[in-house]
Amino acid sequence: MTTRAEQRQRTEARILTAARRLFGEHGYDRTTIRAVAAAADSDPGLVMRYFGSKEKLFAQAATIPPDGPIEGSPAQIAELLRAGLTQKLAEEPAAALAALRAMFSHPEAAEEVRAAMTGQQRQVAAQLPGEDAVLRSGVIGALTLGLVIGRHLVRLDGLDADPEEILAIAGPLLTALTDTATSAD
Amino acid sequence: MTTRAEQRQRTEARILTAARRLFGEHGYDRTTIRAVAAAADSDPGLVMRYFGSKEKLFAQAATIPPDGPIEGSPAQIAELLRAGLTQKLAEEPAAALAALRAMFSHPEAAEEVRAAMTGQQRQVAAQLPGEDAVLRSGVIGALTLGLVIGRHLVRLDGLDADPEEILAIAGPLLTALTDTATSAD
DNA sequence: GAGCTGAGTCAACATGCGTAGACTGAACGC
DNA sequence: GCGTTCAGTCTACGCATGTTGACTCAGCTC
Repeated sequence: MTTRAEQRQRTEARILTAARRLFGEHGYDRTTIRAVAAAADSDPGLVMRYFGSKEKLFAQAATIPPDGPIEGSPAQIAELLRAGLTQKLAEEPAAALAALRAMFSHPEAAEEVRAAMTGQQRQVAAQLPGEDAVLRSGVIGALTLGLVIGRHLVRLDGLDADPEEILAIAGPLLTALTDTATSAD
Repeated sequence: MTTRAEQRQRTEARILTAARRLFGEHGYDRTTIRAVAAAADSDPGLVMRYFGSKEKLFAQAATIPPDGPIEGSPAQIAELLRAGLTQKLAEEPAAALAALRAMFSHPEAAEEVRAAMTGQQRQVAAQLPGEDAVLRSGVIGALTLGLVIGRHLVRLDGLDADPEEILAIAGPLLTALTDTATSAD
């Protein structure tokens, strides 16, 4: 016996999970409401009734959970960045992957990702010394983006290694980027 | 007075240029044959007659010109990588951007990019010393990918700087990645 | 100059999509 | 128990898309 509320919650969750997976695998345009409904053992009409529109379904499925605050000395910041990167490499954050894959063809998704990234970058840039802090935080963002995309989306050669192995190579780069050891300031 | 061959070549080129731009701006699915034809001051039917299908048009528009061979000592390799990166940051390689943007929703485009990237990575990995050469070349690829995407496609904070400024930060990272100074080998 | 070829235009097609609305039956409140 | 609500299903609409084929007319071959 299942109450109506339970049932509702269950199928809504099933739809959301299916949506995240399909958006993450095929992007926004190639993911159809019909396909999501089928994958969730449900019905297109129901998806519409629960989420309003494909756009709103995507917005709910691809909302990127914010990382914790990043603050402290450059060394501490580097450590936090390494921890965040390890996590992003180890798991497959379905919502983030959906947003990432969609961002290149779907402006709304691009905004979601840009907001999530620049939020972090600004925090980092504000606490790094040196005139080129913004540029440095940009390169940090690019490196992170490249690694996550390269591992989860493009599956670049060599990036299928254990996260710790990748961090053994990429970690020192983050340290180098947070340390002020380059040009005059 | 224009000969038929000239005319043909001219509109074909116009279509290809428009296609590259639109594919690069909006991705594969959101670029319509009709839009390409309109941008090229031409006609959808003509586009079909000249290129056969949207798929073939894309294949011609998004073929990535190969970089030169990469070989030499680690230091020389780093130098070649820096030169390649500078170029990729300075210009906006329309064909490559089209392939890059499309690759996240279009498997054929993904193959094109992966082929172009792993080709280079293999060259690099084969000439770097150390057991983790493949992983290192993967991180090099990720960094390059992240910077190009971050600058041209996502427009990350800070990456709108002059290419030389970016290379002042990212160049040393490439050197670090080609030098064997990490774990035992 | 006659006949042919191919560049360019236009209208139509089949398909797949997001979405809307009617319908059914079981859980719910009283 | 009875009327209401709401999860779930099915059908259909309107639209945009890739693609096709017929048509026109200027350049080409002989």
